[in-house]
Amino acid sequence: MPYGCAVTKTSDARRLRPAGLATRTAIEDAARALFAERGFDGASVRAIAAEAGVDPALVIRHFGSKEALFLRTVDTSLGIGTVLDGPLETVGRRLVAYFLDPRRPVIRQRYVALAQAAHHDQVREEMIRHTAETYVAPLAPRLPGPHPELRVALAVAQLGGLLNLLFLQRDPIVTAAEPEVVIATYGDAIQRLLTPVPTDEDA
Amino acid sequence: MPYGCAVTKTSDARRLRPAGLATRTAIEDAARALFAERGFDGASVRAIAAEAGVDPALVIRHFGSKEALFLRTVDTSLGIGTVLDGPLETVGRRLVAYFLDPRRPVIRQRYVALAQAAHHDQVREEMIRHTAETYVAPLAPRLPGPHPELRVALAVAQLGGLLNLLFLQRDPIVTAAEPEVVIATYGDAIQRLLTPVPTDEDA
DNA sequence: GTCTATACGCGGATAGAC
DNA sequence: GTCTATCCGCGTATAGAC
Repeated sequence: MPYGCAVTKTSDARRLRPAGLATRTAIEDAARALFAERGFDGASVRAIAAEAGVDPALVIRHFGSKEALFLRTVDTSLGIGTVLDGPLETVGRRLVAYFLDPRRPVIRQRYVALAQAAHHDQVREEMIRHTAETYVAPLAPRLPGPHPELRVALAVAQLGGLLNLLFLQRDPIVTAAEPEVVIATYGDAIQRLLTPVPTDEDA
Repeated sequence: MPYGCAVTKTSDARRLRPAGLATRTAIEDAARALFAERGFDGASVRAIAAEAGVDPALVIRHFGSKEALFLRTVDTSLGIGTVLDGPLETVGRRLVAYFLDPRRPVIRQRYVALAQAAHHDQVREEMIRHTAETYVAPLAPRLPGPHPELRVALAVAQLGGLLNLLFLQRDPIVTAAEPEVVIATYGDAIQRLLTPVPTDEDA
């Protein structure tokens, strides 16, 4: 909690009552932590309020709804960063490698929280918007061949399928596999959507 | 999975009070209908009980939990049938075509219900088991190359990614696309996981 | 304006009387 | 076996104290 109001151990900040606008940031910090830790369904409004040291009604009063609080606190982007900037021919493997990197546990947490909240309309629309903005817009103009937007959207869908199996379903076969094999195999399948193999028998 | 108990169509069974063991089947029929219609979260135990014409407490008393009722009534298989039996070289496109077939709206309903219930451990394990039994077991022995089980599991993940984007996220780009294009493009990407080199070595 | 207290209507699940 | 009554937790709303 970097936004402490001149208090020593911020972890025990739930005891004192922060005044003024500091409660907003206290709620936001607690929401960020609990959404990441327990997911959307697992983090109740009451638990967030308790962690922030405020009344549960304040959470709704300040943010309108749990869904709005989620959208305001949790970064819907998964921090893809500069992965798409490199050469187009290897972007498939780089994408998979990015999400499989064990030094990025936040990605796993965010994905689980997002997937759990996806049945709320505003969150769903935000994910669609994010896909269009982060992946389709920068990548589609660089793609050769027909239907570039569709193919980027399908590549994102394919990427989501892997995250789903790994982080939500936790399939033992894929979980136990060596990451390099998954990166090469699955990355090349994604690559096929973006830069189809230059054989001439595609119709 | 739907083991019929020699009962006719009990759609109007909500009016009369079934006695004895008939209540079980009434609850099961109502659960099947409502889970398909509204999904796991949308179909409450109280609504299922009302549809079946019984007390809500009976539902839990007979089946133990909502999750157990779901597992007993909803067919966790998506009815893949004989799609995997054909030639290995085109199974990718056939899989996508099967799930995109507009004459199969039940598939869409079942997938939505399953995905919504996937955060329950027993449902999650059932999905893992189903993947292993329905896809990995029959397909992996037929695959050339290394890591056949992993590659089938990844293909299932990829398929799930498409269903997710289509049925849950309802991405406008993919939804608006022509089905034949999606079948060919995405099917070939799946195919790459199963038979890696498309032109060179034929089985 | 900010916060507290209380409460409504939902959800799944349980105990115990008929 | 069936139902009545109830419990606890959820998201949310509101009246009113500071």
